[in-house]
Amino acid sequence: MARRSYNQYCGLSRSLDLVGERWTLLIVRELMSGPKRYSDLADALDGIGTSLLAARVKQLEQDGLIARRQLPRPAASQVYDLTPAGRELAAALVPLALWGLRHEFDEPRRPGENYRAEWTLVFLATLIDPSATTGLRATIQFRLDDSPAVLSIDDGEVHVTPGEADHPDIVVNTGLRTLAALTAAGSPPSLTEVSERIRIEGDPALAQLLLELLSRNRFGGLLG
Amino acid sequence: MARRSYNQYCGLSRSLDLVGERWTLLIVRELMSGPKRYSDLADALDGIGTSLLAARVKQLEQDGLIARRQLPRPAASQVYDLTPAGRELAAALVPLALWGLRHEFDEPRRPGENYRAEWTLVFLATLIDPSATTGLRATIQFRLDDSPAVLSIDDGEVHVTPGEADHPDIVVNTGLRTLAALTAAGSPPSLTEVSERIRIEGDPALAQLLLELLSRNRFGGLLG
DNA sequence: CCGGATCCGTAACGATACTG
DNA sequence: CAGTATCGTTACGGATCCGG
Repeated sequence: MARRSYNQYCGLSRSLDLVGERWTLLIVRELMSGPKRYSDLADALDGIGTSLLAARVKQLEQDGLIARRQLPRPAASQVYDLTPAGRELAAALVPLALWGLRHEFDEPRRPGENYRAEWTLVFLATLIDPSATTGLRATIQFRLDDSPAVLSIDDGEVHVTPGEADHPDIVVNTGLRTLAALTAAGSPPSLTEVSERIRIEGDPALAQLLLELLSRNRFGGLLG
Repeated sequence: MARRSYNQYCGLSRSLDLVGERWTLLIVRELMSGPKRYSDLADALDGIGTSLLAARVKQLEQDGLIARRQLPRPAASQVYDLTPAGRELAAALVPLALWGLRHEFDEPRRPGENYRAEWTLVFLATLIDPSATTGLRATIQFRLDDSPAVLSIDDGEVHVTPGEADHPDIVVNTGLRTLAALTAAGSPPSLTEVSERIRIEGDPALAQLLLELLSRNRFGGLLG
């Protein structure tokens, strides 16, 4: 059975031939916060049929965008992870995700709508200029609208993981809309300016640095 | 009939709820090279059903991403055009299009595959730093793998249109892969270096400037 | 000719049940 | 846990037709 294609010699068309089908890009997004098991994916992607998920990961693996890895014992389990090509794709999704974020500013979270902090945090984290974090090592616990995720900064490497950190340096408690607005701010606000909308527990110096990393980001004003 | 939604409070999911269905983003791409009539779209998007195209443009219009405009008389016709929100979306597609471009480098154009120069040129044109073109006014006729499109630079404004220009300042004859590689080059090559792969007729100074605009672009090495 | 609408066969998707 | 099998529903593709 041949794969459906737009049959156009065009970068966008070819991208969509590969990853334009339903759910595919959300699987990629899911793997941006670290390797995941099949059931992790099924759990996060509410509404996807298990059969369709299996077909998607198989296709993504064949296309070299994700890889299936066996976890070291005694985990006795396997995980899916992004390949370098998959990470490049993930980076290319950032502007599209931010565009969606800007356009949903006006309307709050809908009742019954699924939500995980890492879904947004993985994209906001890519805005941090890695070269601005050399020598820095910090574990930042976020709680966005009550959903927990961790931003880890380790000397130029920035990662996001779901859930709770063991010993976070600071804890940031805020809402998604506030956080997103921060990345578009341009100049970093002071802690007191945002104290009403962002509650931060822990080292104030690190907190202020975080505000600067997010607001004076790599893209400057390049994105809408 | 309710619209299908991923039901996730996430920028990427919301984007895909809006424009993730088949053909939708290609309609947006098509309008990046100027307003188009319904039949222009149907002609460019080979394989789309006329019924589906009508449904897509209607939905895009309802979502405020495109607008239907009546052409001044005696055209007696209507065109679709991007709204400001639609243009922001188009800008957000650039990295995805470039990602596809990079990953199709290895394989040439497939036999029977549709191709239009403006499909690629609209994305490459966004790489040009507008502030680097202040005071510049130039009409550049491209012929990429024999398909014609025009790049117009007018004092900070950069536009791409399909087809032939009336009085181009220079004519650039090259292939898509060469042109794409140029944007990833970093430092601009000299005219003699690329003379084998890019044939340029007209003012050499303008030609050299064009090479510089495309290679030292806005994103630097930010994109893979 | 342009700008669609209608109809119908096929492919993709969603939900549930089932299995190694 | 990591999928496969089945089946009803929705979306898409191609053709034809229709009003301005």
